[in-house]
Amino acid sequence: MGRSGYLGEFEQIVLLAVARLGEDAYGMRIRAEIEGRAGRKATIGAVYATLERLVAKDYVRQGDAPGGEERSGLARRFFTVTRAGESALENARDLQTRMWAGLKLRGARRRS
Amino acid sequence: MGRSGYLGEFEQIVLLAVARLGEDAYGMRIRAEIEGRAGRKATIGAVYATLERLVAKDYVRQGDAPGGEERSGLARRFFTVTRAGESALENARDLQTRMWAGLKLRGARRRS
DNA sequence: CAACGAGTTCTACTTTGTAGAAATCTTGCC
DNA sequence: GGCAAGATTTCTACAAAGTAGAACTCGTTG
Repeated sequence: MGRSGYLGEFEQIVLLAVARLGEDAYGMRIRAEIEGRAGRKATIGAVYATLERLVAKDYVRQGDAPGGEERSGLARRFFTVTRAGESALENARDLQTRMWAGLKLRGARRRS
Repeated sequence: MGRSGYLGEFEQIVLLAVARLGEDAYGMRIRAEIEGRAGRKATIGAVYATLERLVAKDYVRQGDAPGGEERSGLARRFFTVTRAGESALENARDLQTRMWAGLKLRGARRRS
C-alpha cells in the first residue's frame, strides 16, 4: 500500500456498500448493492478479491453474523467496517472535497 | 480499461489538478498542486505515467501552450482536460455522491 | 440421489500506482 | 567554449488494485 492508508476506487465503493448494508453485508448482497446504486457491473470475483484486501488492511472485519440467529440457509461470510475503515472513508471523502473545491469545469453540457 | 470510462483514484486526482491549473498544467506544477492540495506525496514518475494514461484515454490532451508567448525557459509539456475528461470527472463525482448518499458512519470520533 | 440455487473460491491476467535514477535542455559564469 | 546548476521530462522495474469467469460447496427439493 505504500504510504498512508490509500483506498483504491473500487475498494472505496465496496467499503461504502458494506457500510450501508450494515448487518446484511455479504458477498452477493454487496455485489447487488453496487450494481444497483453505482449502476456499475461488478463481478463476484472482483468483489471478493477486494473484500479480502480490505480485510488485510483492517478496514473491514469478517464475522459477526447478525443476532445469533442460526440461519437455516447457507454459510455466508458477513463483513463489517472497522473504525480504521471509517476513517479511511472519511479521509477519502475529504481528499475528494479538497480536490474539487471551487473547481469549475468549463462546461461539457450535453447537446440539447 | 475494460468497460466504461473508469477513473482510478490517482488518475482522478491528477485530472482534477490539470483542470484546476488550467493554462499552467505541466508535470512539475501538477505534482506541486497535488502535494499542496491533496497533502499527499506524488513522485514525478507517477505523475507522468498517469498523465500518459490519461492521454491514451483521451481524457487529457497535450499541447496548447498558453498564449503563444515563447517562454524563454525549458520545454514544458502542457496538458488540458478534454470534454471526455470532464465527463469522466463528473461521472466519478456522481458515483461518489450516490454511494455516500444518506450514509451515516457509526461515528469514529477521535478520543478527546 | 440428481438437479438446482445461493454463495464462495480459485486461477490468470490487465491496469494502475509508485519510486527513483537517467537523460535533456537552458542559462549563467569563468 | 566548457561546465556546473536547475528545471523538467523520460525510462525502467516492480507492487498493488481491478476484472472475468469457471470451479467448487453445501443445503434444498423433487
